[in-house]
Amino acid sequence: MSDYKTIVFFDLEATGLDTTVCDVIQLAAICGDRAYNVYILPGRDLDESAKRVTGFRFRNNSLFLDGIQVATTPLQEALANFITFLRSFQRPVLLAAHGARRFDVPVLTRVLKRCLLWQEFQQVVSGFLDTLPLSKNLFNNLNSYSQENLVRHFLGRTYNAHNATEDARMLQELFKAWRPKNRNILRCIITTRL
DNA sequence: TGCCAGGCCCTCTTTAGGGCCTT
Repeated sequence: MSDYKTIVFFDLEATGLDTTVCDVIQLAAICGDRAYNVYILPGRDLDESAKRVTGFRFRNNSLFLDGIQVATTPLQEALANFITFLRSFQRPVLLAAHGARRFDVPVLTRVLKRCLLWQEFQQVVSGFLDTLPLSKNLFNNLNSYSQENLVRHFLGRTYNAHNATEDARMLQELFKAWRPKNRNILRCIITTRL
Protein backbone atom coordinates (compact mmCIF):
# COMPACT_ATOMS: atom_id res chain seq x y z
CA MET A 1 0.00 0.00 0.00
CA SER A 2 1.20 3.46 -0.79
CA ASP A 3 2.47 5.41 2.18
CA TYR A 4 2.03 8.67 0.35
CA LYS A 5 0.79 11.20 2.89
CA THR A 6 -2.74 12.47 2.46
CA ILE A 7 -4.49 12.00 -0.87
CA VAL A 8 -7.86 13.64 -1.44
CA PHE A 9 -9.76 12.29 -4.45
CA PHE A 10 -11.90 14.85 -6.25
CA ASP A 11 -13.98 15.43 -9.34
CA LEU A 12 -15.60 18.33 -11.16
CA GLU A 13 -18.74 18.41 -13.25
CA ALA A 14 -18.92 21.37 -15.61
CA THR A 15 -20.97 22.95 -18.38
CA GLY A 16 -18.71 21.53 -21.07
CA LEU A 17 -15.27 20.33 -22.09
CA ASP A 18 -13.70 23.63 -23.11
CA THR A 19 -11.54 24.29 -20.05
CA THR A 20 -11.10 27.96 -20.96
CA VAL A 21 -14.77 28.88 -20.70
CA CYS A 22 -16.76 26.14 -18.91
CA ASP A 23 -18.37 26.75 -15.52
CA VAL A 24 -18.11 24.33 -12.60
CA ILE A 25 -21.52 22.99 -11.51
CA GLN A 26 -20.44 20.33 -8.99
CA LEU A 27 -17.28 19.88 -6.93
CA ALA A 28 -16.86 16.75 -4.82
CA ALA A 29 -13.94 15.32 -2.84
CA ILE A 30 -13.32 12.43 -0.49
CA CYS A 31 -10.53 11.21 1.78
CA GLY A 32 -11.34 8.14 3.81
CA ASP A 33 -14.75 8.79 5.31
CA ARG A 34 -14.49 12.56 5.07
CA ALA A 35 -16.26 14.02 2.08
CA TYR A 36 -17.09 17.36 0.50
CA ASN A 37 -19.75 18.07 -2.08
CA VAL A 38 -21.23 21.27 -3.44
CA TYR A 39 -23.39 22.34 -6.37
CA ILE A 40 -22.73 25.67 -8.06
CA LEU A 41 -25.02 27.77 -10.24
CA PRO A 42 -23.39 28.22 -13.66
CA GLY A 43 -23.27 31.50 -15.55
CA ARG A 44 -23.98 29.76 -18.84
CA ASP A 45 -26.05 26.88 -20.13
CA LEU A 46 -24.62 23.39 -20.39
CA ASP A 47 -23.41 22.03 -23.71
CA GLU A 48 -25.78 19.43 -25.11
CA SER A 49 -23.17 16.73 -24.54
CA ALA A 50 -22.72 17.79 -20.92
CA LYS A 51 -26.49 17.67 -20.38
CA ARG A 52 -26.63 14.16 -21.76
CA VAL A 53 -23.61 12.87 -19.86
CA THR A 54 -24.19 14.46 -16.45
CA GLY A 55 -27.98 14.70 -16.18
CA PHE A 56 -27.72 18.35 -15.07
CA ARG A 57 -30.03 21.05 -16.46
CA PHE A 58 -29.90 24.84 -15.98
CA ARG A 59 -33.41 26.34 -16.07
CA ASN A 60 -35.02 29.46 -14.57
CA ASN A 61 -31.74 30.36 -12.91
CA SER A 62 -31.84 27.04 -11.02
CA LEU A 63 -29.78 23.85 -11.27
CA PHE A 64 -31.51 20.47 -11.65
CA LEU A 65 -29.98 17.00 -11.43
CA ASP A 66 -32.06 14.26 -13.02
CA GLY A 67 -35.07 16.56 -12.87
CA ILE A 68 -34.70 17.46 -9.20
CA GLN A 69 -33.63 20.94 -8.16
CA VAL A 70 -30.44 21.02 -6.09
CA ALA A 71 -29.34 23.67 -3.60
CA THR A 72 -26.45 25.70 -4.96
CA THR A 73 -23.64 27.68 -3.38
CA PRO A 74 -22.00 30.78 -4.88
CA LEU A 75 -18.70 29.86 -6.56
CA GLN A 76 -16.57 32.02 -4.26
CA GLU A 77 -18.10 30.45 -1.16
CA ALA A 78 -17.92 26.92 -2.62
CA LEU A 79 -14.21 27.28 -3.33
CA ALA A 80 -13.46 28.89 0.05
CA ASN A 81 -15.27 26.03 1.79
CA PHE A 82 -13.32 23.53 -0.29
CA ILE A 83 -10.07 25.11 0.86
CA THR A 84 -11.29 24.94 4.46
CA PHE A 85 -12.06 21.23 3.94
CA LEU A 86 -8.56 20.64 2.57
CA ARG A 87 -6.94 22.62 5.37
CA SER A 88 -8.64 20.38 7.94
CA PHE A 89 -6.19 17.59 7.04
CA GLN A 90 -3.51 19.59 8.88
CA ARG A 91 -0.89 19.32 6.13
CA PRO A 92 -0.77 19.99 2.39
CA VAL A 93 -2.68 17.26 0.57
CA LEU A 94 -2.28 15.65 -2.83
CA LEU A 95 -5.40 16.18 -4.94
CA ALA A 96 -6.15 13.24 -7.24
CA ALA A 97 -8.50 13.12 -10.22
CA HIS A 98 -8.88 10.98 -13.34
CA GLY A 99 -7.72 13.00 -16.33
CA ALA A 100 -6.66 15.80 -13.99
CA ARG A 101 -4.03 17.24 -16.32
CA ARG A 102 -6.38 17.67 -19.21
CA PHE A 103 -9.53 18.82 -17.44
CA ASP A 104 -9.83 19.21 -13.67
CA VAL A 105 -6.55 21.05 -13.04
CA PRO A 106 -6.93 23.77 -15.71
CA VAL A 107 -10.59 24.38 -14.78
CA LEU A 108 -10.02 24.45 -11.02
CA THR A 109 -6.94 26.64 -11.42
CA ARG A 110 -8.81 29.13 -13.60
CA VAL A 111 -11.76 29.55 -11.22
CA LEU A 112 -9.54 29.75 -8.14
CA LYS A 113 -7.48 32.51 -9.73
CA ARG A 114 -10.63 34.33 -10.84
CA CYS A 115 -11.86 34.27 -7.24
CA LEU A 116 -8.44 35.38 -5.94
CA LEU A 117 -8.13 32.14 -3.96
CA TRP A 118 -5.22 30.54 -5.82
CA GLN A 119 -2.53 31.53 -3.31
CA GLU A 120 -4.62 30.33 -0.38
CA PHE A 121 -5.26 27.07 -2.25
CA GLN A 122 -1.53 26.57 -2.83
CA GLN A 123 -0.97 26.64 0.93
CA VAL A 124 -3.15 23.57 1.47
CA VAL A 125 -2.36 21.53 -1.69
CA SER A 126 1.08 20.12 -2.43
CA GLY A 127 0.18 19.00 -5.96
CA PHE A 128 -2.20 17.12 -8.23
CA LEU A 129 -2.12 13.43 -9.06
CA ASP A 130 -3.51 12.34 -12.44
CA THR A 131 -4.79 8.78 -12.11
CA LEU A 132 -5.20 8.40 -15.88
CA PRO A 133 -1.45 8.10 -16.65
CA LEU A 134 -1.06 6.30 -13.31
CA SER A 135 -3.46 3.58 -14.46
CA LYS A 136 -1.63 3.31 -17.79
CA ASN A 137 1.73 3.01 -16.02
CA LEU A 138 0.45 0.34 -13.66
CA PHE A 139 -1.53 -1.75 -16.17
CA ASN A 140 -0.47 -1.81 -19.80
CA ASN A 141 -2.90 -4.27 -21.31
CA LEU A 142 -6.37 -2.79 -20.84
CA ASN A 143 -8.76 -1.97 -23.68
CA SER A 144 -9.92 1.26 -22.04
CA TYR A 145 -8.65 3.51 -19.28
CA SER A 146 -11.85 5.47 -18.75
CA GLN A 147 -12.76 5.58 -15.08
CA GLU A 148 -16.02 3.77 -15.79
CA ASN A 149 -14.16 0.89 -17.43
CA LEU A 150 -11.50 0.78 -14.71
CA VAL A 151 -14.20 0.47 -12.05
CA ARG A 152 -15.84 -2.31 -14.03
CA HIS A 153 -12.52 -4.11 -14.53
CA PHE A 154 -10.95 -3.77 -11.08
CA LEU A 155 -13.97 -3.48 -8.79
CA GLY A 156 -16.41 -5.57 -10.79
CA ARG A 157 -19.26 -3.12 -10.65
CA THR A 158 -21.05 -0.35 -12.48
CA TYR A 159 -21.87 2.95 -10.85
CA ASN A 160 -23.37 6.39 -11.39
CA ALA A 161 -20.52 7.74 -13.50
CA HIS A 162 -20.41 11.50 -14.14
CA ASN A 163 -21.76 12.37 -10.74
CA ALA A 164 -18.82 14.01 -8.98
CA THR A 165 -19.56 12.39 -5.61
CA GLU A 166 -19.65 8.90 -7.06
CA ASP A 167 -16.67 9.50 -9.35
CA ALA A 168 -14.53 10.70 -6.43
CA ARG A 169 -15.64 7.79 -4.24
CA MET A 170 -14.95 5.20 -6.94
CA LEU A 171 -11.55 6.73 -7.69
CA GLN A 172 -10.60 6.28 -4.05
CA GLU A 173 -11.73 2.64 -4.23
CA LEU A 174 -9.67 2.08 -7.38
CA PHE A 175 -6.59 3.58 -5.76
CA LYS A 176 -6.99 1.28 -2.76
CA ALA A 177 -7.24 -1.70 -5.09
CA TRP A 178 -4.20 -0.66 -7.13
CA ARG A 179 -1.90 -0.09 -4.15
CA PRO A 180 0.56 1.96 -6.23
CA LYS A 181 4.10 2.49 -5.04
CA ASN A 182 5.43 5.98 -4.37
CA ARG A 183 7.65 5.89 -7.45
CA ASN A 184 4.57 5.30 -9.63
CA ILE A 185 2.70 8.14 -7.95
CA LEU A 186 5.59 10.55 -8.29
CA ARG A 187 5.65 10.07 -12.07
CA CYS A 188 2.07 11.34 -12.34
CA ILE A 189 2.17 14.41 -10.10
CA ILE A 190 1.42 17.87 -11.44
CA THR A 191 2.85 20.82 -9.55
CA THR A 192 0.65 23.62 -8.23
CA ARG A 193 3.36 26.14 -9.07
CA LEU A 194 1.54 27.12 -12.24
C1' DT B 1 -25.60 10.45 -32.32
C1' DG B 2 -21.80 13.21 -32.94
C1' DC B 3 -19.78 17.36 -32.79
C1' DC B 4 -17.92 20.78 -29.77
C1' DA B 5 -11.53 21.43 -27.08
C1' DG B 6 -7.03 19.83 -26.89
C1' DG B 7 -2.90 17.37 -24.70
C1' DC B 8 -1.14 12.95 -24.87
C1' DC B 9 0.08 8.67 -26.93
C1' DC B 10 0.62 5.34 -30.56
C1' DT B 11 1.99 3.91 -35.09
C1' DC B 12 1.22 1.42 -41.17
C1' DT B 13 5.48 8.09 -37.57
C1' DT B 14 8.93 11.98 -37.31
C1' DT B 15 7.31 16.43 -43.97
C1' DA B 16 1.14 12.98 -39.79
C1' DG B 17 -3.06 11.34 -38.53
C1' DG B 18 -6.19 9.40 -35.49
C1' DG B 19 -8.04 7.71 -31.07
C1' DC B 20 -8.43 8.34 -26.12
C1' DC B 21 -10.05 10.84 -22.13
C1' DT B 22 -12.21 14.61 -19.48
C1' DT B 23 -17.69 17.53 -19.34
